[in-house]
Amino acid sequence: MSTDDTVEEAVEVLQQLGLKEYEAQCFVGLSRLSTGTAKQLSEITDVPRTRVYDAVRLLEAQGLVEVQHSSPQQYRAVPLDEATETLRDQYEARVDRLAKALEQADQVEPADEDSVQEVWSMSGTDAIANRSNQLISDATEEVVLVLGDESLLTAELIDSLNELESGIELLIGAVDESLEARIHDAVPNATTFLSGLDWLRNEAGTDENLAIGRLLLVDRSTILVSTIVPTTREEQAIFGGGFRNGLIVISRRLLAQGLLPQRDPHPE
Amino acid sequence: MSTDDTVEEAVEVLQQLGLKEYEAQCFVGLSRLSTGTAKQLSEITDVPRTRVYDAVRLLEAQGLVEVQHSSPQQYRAVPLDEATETLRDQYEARVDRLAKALEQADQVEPADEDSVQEVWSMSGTDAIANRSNQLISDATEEVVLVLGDESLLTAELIDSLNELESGIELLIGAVDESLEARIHDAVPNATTFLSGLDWLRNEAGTDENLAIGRLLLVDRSTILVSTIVPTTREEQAIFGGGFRNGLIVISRRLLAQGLLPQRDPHPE
DNA sequence: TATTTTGTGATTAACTGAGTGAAATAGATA
DNA sequence: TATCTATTTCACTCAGTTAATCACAAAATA
Repeated sequence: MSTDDTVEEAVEVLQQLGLKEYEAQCFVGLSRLSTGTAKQLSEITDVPRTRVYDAVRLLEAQGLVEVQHSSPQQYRAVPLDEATETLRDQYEARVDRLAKALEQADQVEPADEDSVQEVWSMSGTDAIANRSNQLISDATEEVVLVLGDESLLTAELIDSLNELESGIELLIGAVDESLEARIHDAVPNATTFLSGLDWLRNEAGTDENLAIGRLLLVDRSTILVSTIVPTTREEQAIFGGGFRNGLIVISRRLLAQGLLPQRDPHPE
Repeated sequence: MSTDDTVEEAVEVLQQLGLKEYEAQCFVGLSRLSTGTAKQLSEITDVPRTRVYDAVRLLEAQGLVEVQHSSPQQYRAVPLDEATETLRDQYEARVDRLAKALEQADQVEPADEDSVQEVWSMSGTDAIANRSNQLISDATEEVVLVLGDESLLTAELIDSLNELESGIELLIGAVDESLEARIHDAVPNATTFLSGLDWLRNEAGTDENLAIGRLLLVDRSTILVSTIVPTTREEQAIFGGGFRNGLIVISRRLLAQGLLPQRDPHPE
């Protein structure tokens, strides 16, 4: 990867973290310079010289650069670890404020707990992972999990699985041997198995650009299925809650199709 | 505090975290609703109904809401702890990418280590605190610290101070007795003292809207002085590095003015 | 003093997001 | 089935923000 690419990436990420383009470019420029003037900065970035001053001023206000008020002014980026620490502090403070505010905001409605058969969807690997872990932690009887991609076996997931009480049945499948082996090592309490997910592929039918991500069944009353768009790595999930016996149909079907290993069915 | 206020604050913080106004309002609205439709949402927020759809779609893509694709569509906010966890994951991933990219980006200049007498400035309590802690950790001989505000005595600062080797002289002053007592308890190795900062106030002279924040001297070669604008709580610091003997002048002056307690001066 | 460099401010252009209404779609009602 | 209503999508305007350029003042250098 060329320097230009990494610079470009750094600028992009900084913008995602809330900086303006000029600010991001100046910060990256200064990170490559031990110390620099507005002129030098404008030469190695494509920020017009006359705008460097404003950008740096804003960066200084955010605690990301230091300024030497001489003539010409000298600028210097705060060391990377200090910068990330500062950004982290800022972030933590915000999430904190958010949590406090949302907790205080009154519920506007008592919520009608109809909880009939519902299917919800959500996106984003992080969010789906968090939800999966939550569902697993809430399990009281049985967890059935199939992973379609190595990257989904995170430390948090392993923790959630290992923290389950030993009375809870734990069945974990994988798409290939190496992943199955890793799961077997990481989660000793689990019964692991190998499952080609051909059935799901066929079921999905038309669209070949979809890879199965995870499949999760908790206590026979909740199901989560996610797919991954291979090109973008974007993960999307559908999530069923509040099932009473509708899910049974699905899980039976899975069993019938040989996706899950045969075992004694629980009585309803 | 009224519900409206907390809602407003939540919306504001969410925007700082990168959401658009409509997205922020919809998320807060959904957090107050167990579940809701576009219509309900538009009623309790001031997002036009026709734009709720876009906003929710974007929120779904960020993993912050779930969607039930029925008619009418039902929306539901992800639980608060899951949401903050997801936001945190996002943030960590970004900082990670940033660090990797910046480390790879080539240095453009060898850096001329002239290190003459230089005075730099920086802003923001977080950034200044991080820098102070860093400077303290780097000390090899002596740390002199004066705190002008209770809020500056953070856990991180205490850690930095206590992690110093015992051979390093550690002198800490405070503006009032209660703060001095707290420091004395928190940092047993330190010699604490009380110092009215009248000298500095007088020196600052004209501007009465400035409160002294901290004053830090490390190894007689580095100095950091910060002030706090009482109205905005904004902290600004000037920071001198690379002093050889210029600093001696300053520290002598401080000693002469009685700011610091008298003690045996080190030989140069 | 003349000339270049440095810094500030004003101005314009491009873009993004908020706000509004029309059109298409789906559901319900007669 | 036809009609009407509610839901959803789409296209557009307006305003505020940010990027980009220019003109000019101040400072440093020769």
